[in-house]
Parts: sequence; structure tokens; C-alpha cells
Amino acid sequence: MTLHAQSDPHALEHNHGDCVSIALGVAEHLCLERGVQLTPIRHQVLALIWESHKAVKAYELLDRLKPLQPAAKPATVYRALDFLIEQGLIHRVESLNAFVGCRCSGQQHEQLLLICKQCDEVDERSAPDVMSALSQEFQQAGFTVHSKAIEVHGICAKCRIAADKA
Amino acid sequence: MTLHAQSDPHALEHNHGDCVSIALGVAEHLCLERGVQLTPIRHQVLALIWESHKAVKAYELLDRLKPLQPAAKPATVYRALDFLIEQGLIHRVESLNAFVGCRCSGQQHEQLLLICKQCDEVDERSAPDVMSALSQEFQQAGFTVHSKAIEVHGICAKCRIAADKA
DNA sequence: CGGCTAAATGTTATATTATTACATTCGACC
DNA sequence: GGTCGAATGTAATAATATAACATTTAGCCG
Repeated sequence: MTLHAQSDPHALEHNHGDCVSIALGVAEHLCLERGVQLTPIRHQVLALIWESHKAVKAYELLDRLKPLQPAAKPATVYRALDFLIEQGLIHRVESLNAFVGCRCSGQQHEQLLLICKQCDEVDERSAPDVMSALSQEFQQAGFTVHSKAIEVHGICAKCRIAADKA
Repeated sequence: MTLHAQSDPHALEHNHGDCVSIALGVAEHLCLERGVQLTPIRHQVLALIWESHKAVKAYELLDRLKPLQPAAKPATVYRALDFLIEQGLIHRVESLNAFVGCRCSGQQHEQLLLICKQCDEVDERSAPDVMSALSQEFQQAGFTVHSKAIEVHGICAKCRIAADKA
């Protein structure tokens, strides 16, 4: 099984296989614990999402799933995505209509997403100071929070350094 | 011209005509100042968006624009929306694929959006503490920001109070 | 065992959101 | 009057997402 995307500009900077095995391991563990089924389709979709740290589009996942699941249709993918989101195993990136693996599965799930325009990778940060400032703001506004999406687009540190060198 | 949506649950709580005239006035002023054209179509789309404080979908705008511009097509609306976003006169709500008038036009544009699931209204907050905590985080991460989307879904103060009474 | 049930998946169709490409119009300016 | 760029008209289609109903599967109960 190929565990990293060929086009990942940072592929060599970490052992991505570790990311994948940790993520899948955590997912299997959590699903077992919760009594929910990480079926083959769901597992495959999660693995496909984890092929890189980039956000992946649903129809791109569908194309990549088809060799493994020839019967796959849009609903197949969207259902798997719904499940993975419910279980907190992936993030939906609202500003891209795309999906990315979650490294904080099981913990507090709503995080700051830093999305690089150069390499497309998405970095998750728990940003406790931001979150507490947000809580303050909600309290002031009398607003009861159900869910948050905090997404920032720009250039990541690695890409900026690469650009500076060039 | 009807300036408020009939279905706005908070319509009576403020003089919405004021919101609209301020928003349109600011828009006209800024466009003049910047030497860009607030054409009839763009003006109409902005006015339609300002009919309420809810986020409006592009095709809903198209339907509402058609009586005024019978030739209107999707591109008509999307082009007007692109212009209004560029000029900072509206926000795109990423998590809804919808658009809402901006009250902070001309000033720093990226704000915290509080989106009520009950009444659908969108409240904008400049949330300086949140923004400075975010800046800290970017600095730590070495991330160069181009744009931010900070969107929170939940129940607004008015709706919570209304629910408590019931 | 046989049948019931709930969850998951298969399957088809369609709704919703957004863009591309090329033609036309219009006003400012020379 | 000509031409240039911005805005708009127009048609087609791409990309994203959901609805509705049929079928399969696995566990459970009588």
C-alpha cells in the first residue's frame, strides 16, 4: 500500500506512514470503544484521506475509492464522510468543500485549521488562547455554541522558507 | 421598496430600514472613493442581501433579482457577488455557501460570524481578543495569513431568551 | 432453524452550487 | 468615428451534495 501522495512537497520531511498508522489505529480503537462500525468502506475512505495532509474533495475520493469498491457512487463516499465526521475522525474544511484527517481524534475536536495555498497542506492547532478568547466572546454575546469552523488561508512556514531560499 | 424580510423574527426589534440605508450609503461612498462602479445590478444584489440579516444563497438571490433584471443568469449573480466581496461589502459564509451584508465595510473586514440556527441571522463581531490570540498563533506557527473565516453556529441571545420564556 | 430488525450499502435520479467561454454592449477617451 | 476596457448577456457544463427507495447483512429472538 502506498501511504504517501507522490506530489506531497513535504513528503520527505516526516515519516508519513507513521501518521497513517497512528490515525487508523486511533480510529479503530475509538470505534471499538464506542460500539460503532469502522466498515471496510469507511476504513478505506479514511485511509485515502490520510494519504496526505491535504484536504481532499469528495469526488476525488470517489475516484480513488472506485478501484477498491467498484460499486462506489457519490452517496457511498458522502455516507462514509458523514460517519467519519460524526466520529470526529476527519474535519470538513468548509472554505474548500473538502476533507482532511483529524489528528486530535477523541479529544476536543474543533481546532484552528491553517491551510497553505502553496502546498495545500492543512495544519491543525488547538490554539487554547484563541479558544478561550472565543469563549469570552460568546459569553459576552449571549451566544450558545454548537459548532465552530476556524479556517485560515495563507502560506505555511515550510513554504515560506522554501520561497525565501529561492 | 420593502426593506425587511417578512419572516424575520427580530424584524420589529430594530429599524431595519436604517441598516439598509447605512449599508447602501457606505457602499456608494466607498465605491466612489475607490473609483469602482456600483452598477445597478451590483446595487440591487447588495440591497437584496440586506433585506435581512440572514445569509442568502446565490440562487435565491437570482430568483429575487429576476423581477428587476429579467436577463439575470447565475453568472450575473456570481459576478455581482465577486465584486461585492472584493470590495468588502459582503461576507461569504463558507459553512453555508451563502452571503451576508457586512457592517464593517471599509474597516478591517475579517470578523467573527455568529450564525444562529434558530433565526438564521448572522452577527458580526470584531472580537479583538480573538484576533490578537490568532495573530500570536500565526506567529508561533510561522504562518503568513492571507484570509480568515471564523464561523460559529449556535443559538443567538434573542432566540435563547425566547426559548426560555416558552 | 426461520424470521425479524436495524444498520449499512446499492442504485438511480436529481438538486444545488459554481464556473467557463465566448458574444455583445456601453462609456471614456483619443 | 474608432478603439479599449469594463460590464453584462448567454449558453453550456462542471462540481458538489442529497433524496428516495431497494437490497444485503449480521445479530437476535422465539
